[in-house]
Amino acid sequence: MEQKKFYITTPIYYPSDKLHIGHTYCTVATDAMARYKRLTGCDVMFLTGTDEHGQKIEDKAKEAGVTPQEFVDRIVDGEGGIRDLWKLMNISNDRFIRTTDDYHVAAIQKIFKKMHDNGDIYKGTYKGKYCKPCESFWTESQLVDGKCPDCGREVQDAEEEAYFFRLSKYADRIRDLLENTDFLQPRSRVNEMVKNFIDPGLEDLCVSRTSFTWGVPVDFDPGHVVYVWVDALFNYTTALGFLNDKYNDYDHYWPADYHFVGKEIVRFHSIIWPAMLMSMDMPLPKHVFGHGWLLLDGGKMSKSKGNVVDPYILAEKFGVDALRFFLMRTFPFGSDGNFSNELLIQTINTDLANDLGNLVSRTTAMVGKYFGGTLPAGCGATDVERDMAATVSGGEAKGMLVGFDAADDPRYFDVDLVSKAAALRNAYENDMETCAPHNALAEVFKVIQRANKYIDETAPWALAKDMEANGARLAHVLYNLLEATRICGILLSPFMPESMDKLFAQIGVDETCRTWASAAAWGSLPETTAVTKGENLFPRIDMDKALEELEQLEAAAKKAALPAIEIEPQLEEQVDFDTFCKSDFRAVKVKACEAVKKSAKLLKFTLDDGTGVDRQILSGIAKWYQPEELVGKTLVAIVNLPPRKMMGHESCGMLISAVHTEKGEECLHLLMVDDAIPAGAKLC
RNA sequence: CGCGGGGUAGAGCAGUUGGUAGCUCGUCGGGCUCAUAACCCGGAGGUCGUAGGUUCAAGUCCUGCCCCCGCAACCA
Repeated sequence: MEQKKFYITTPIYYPSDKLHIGHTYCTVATDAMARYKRLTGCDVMFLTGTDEHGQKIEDKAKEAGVTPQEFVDRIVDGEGGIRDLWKLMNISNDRFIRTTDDYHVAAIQKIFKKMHDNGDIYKGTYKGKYCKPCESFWTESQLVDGKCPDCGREVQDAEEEAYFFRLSKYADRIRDLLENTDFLQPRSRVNEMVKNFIDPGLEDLCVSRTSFTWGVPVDFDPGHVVYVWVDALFNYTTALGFLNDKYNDYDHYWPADYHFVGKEIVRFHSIIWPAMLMSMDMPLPKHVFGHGWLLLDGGKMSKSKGNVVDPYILAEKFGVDALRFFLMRTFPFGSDGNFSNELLIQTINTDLANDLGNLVSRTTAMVGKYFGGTLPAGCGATDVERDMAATVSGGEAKGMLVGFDAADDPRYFDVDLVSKAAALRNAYENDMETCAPHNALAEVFKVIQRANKYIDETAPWALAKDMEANGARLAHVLYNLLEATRICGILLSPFMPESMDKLFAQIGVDETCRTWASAAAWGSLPETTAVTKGENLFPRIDMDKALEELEQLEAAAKKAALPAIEIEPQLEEQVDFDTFCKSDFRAVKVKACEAVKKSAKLLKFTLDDGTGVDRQILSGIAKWYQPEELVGKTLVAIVNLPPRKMMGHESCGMLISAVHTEKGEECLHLLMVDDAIPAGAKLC
């Protein structure tokens, strides 16, 4: 029988900044799915990578004073970079693509040419708004109050020559794909796409730019670089070897089974991507799944809000597997979820420590205590149990629990546990196949809870009081617990690979009974396997203490991330000499200085400006200076600004200060000059 | 009428194809002592935003209204 293949991808991430918990969420989900598919015996290809071109990277690199390539190299391959993060999170990707890889760049040029040759890419004019100082193009909708979103200045109409892709041509086919197939999941995303983008009419898409250079050059038209769409989306195929020699399993793995993407890029993956594939006459991916966002305090995580969550800190503090588990267990995969440290710790304590960890702990302890770590032969699954488990896991009706009555036959408990454990794999499989890992995990934990309850029901410690009479029964009870734990362990391994290895070692599960098949075969575990009580798999976490420590760590990380000293970038716009000369700067001496009542910021200065008449200036520098320390100082002020009222006082001019930012904190120094300079001396 | 998502116990959330409203935390009481002060059982607490409608039956379908939150060309 031919092995079923499964190709799954994450988005390629944009390395303009460090990745956060949201990226980790997506990648962990993809990893869990990939590991699950491998477990079931599929031939899996799991791809992730980085999308490294574009204006923003170019700008960031310039700001950092390095080349764009150096910039992305550092974020992708550098210490604490993206590859490191995935290594830390135990991501099992088979390949990692960077859009700056030679083979990808060459393939993109071929793809662009091909679409151009078949008439789907044509040359046109890109109309937009242009901000001259920023040298940036903006669309109407990007503008903030009609002005440049970067610098806030006026923009002008402008045109740029560009290539366009005939997206409009494929509108009908895309609509059909979205509405009449299960291509886009979850279903709720279909409406969003159709109503927002297809119904109003698809416009052709700008696919090249001339306003920046950091991209794949259009080889037949110098000056143009391929814009993100073609460059980034085709990574899913070039990484398999499409139009390049680096790899050659395009024919084997394409089309992809799943693209996992965040909901904000669903549009590109469900409309633009299939349209481009149609243009190239290539098969379409089978599914795009748009997962939800992790919200913080009910709002979006964003760098500007400063509320991003650092996966490094969490993984280090609580363990990689605990973090992976939490992400997949807590939030319904298709919708948004509220992230919080409290919830993380609570989930770890409840599910991992109290339920799973404790189950393993008490079971292994009893096998050790009562049987020296090895159960006697003959304690394993009975024929009845095997049959029943086989029936249940075969998907047949569950309720056929043979005639045991809880009241007079303890075997009732066995039957209940066995049937639930045996039925688990099917339920889990259904959930995983419908991309509902949160439900799959909930199913597993129902069985774990059932097992804990089974211990109470069977009371092994009571049985142990008379080993001669109850030894066999006790052994069977403990075997059942090991077996239930083993099955849960197998199904949890895609989510917590390392911890499950440890768990298997403790309950004596070797490679042969860690398989997918054995997860549905009750009684797979050898009866006399060696059980050892090891270290706690998942220690309980002290909530208050951990929260406090986290807060400190996060604060420290935040501070460390800030640049030591930051200065305002210099203006590129020039000022003509005459305009400059109109500014009248003078040396002034402080005769008196006092804080303005009811104002946190303002100081009121009485100044000698050499005219013989006192000048009053208000300045918002109370945060940095005590009024008395400034009396007698010689400062610099511009004196021909129009007077302005502040907090009821008139301010005639402005004192000049030097400002910069240190570790994110604003710093200010008044310009103080030599006291030998007389009041009123002009600065020029 | 721009589009979409949401309003379910004190808090945070689940609720597939309509059929006795669940989970975690908290709270109250009980049990057990194998175990990571963990585990098990039980109680209290919800007219499932609101007003109508379809139905033998609606949190679940339809309509109106009221709140909250995202999105509107590339932050998962």
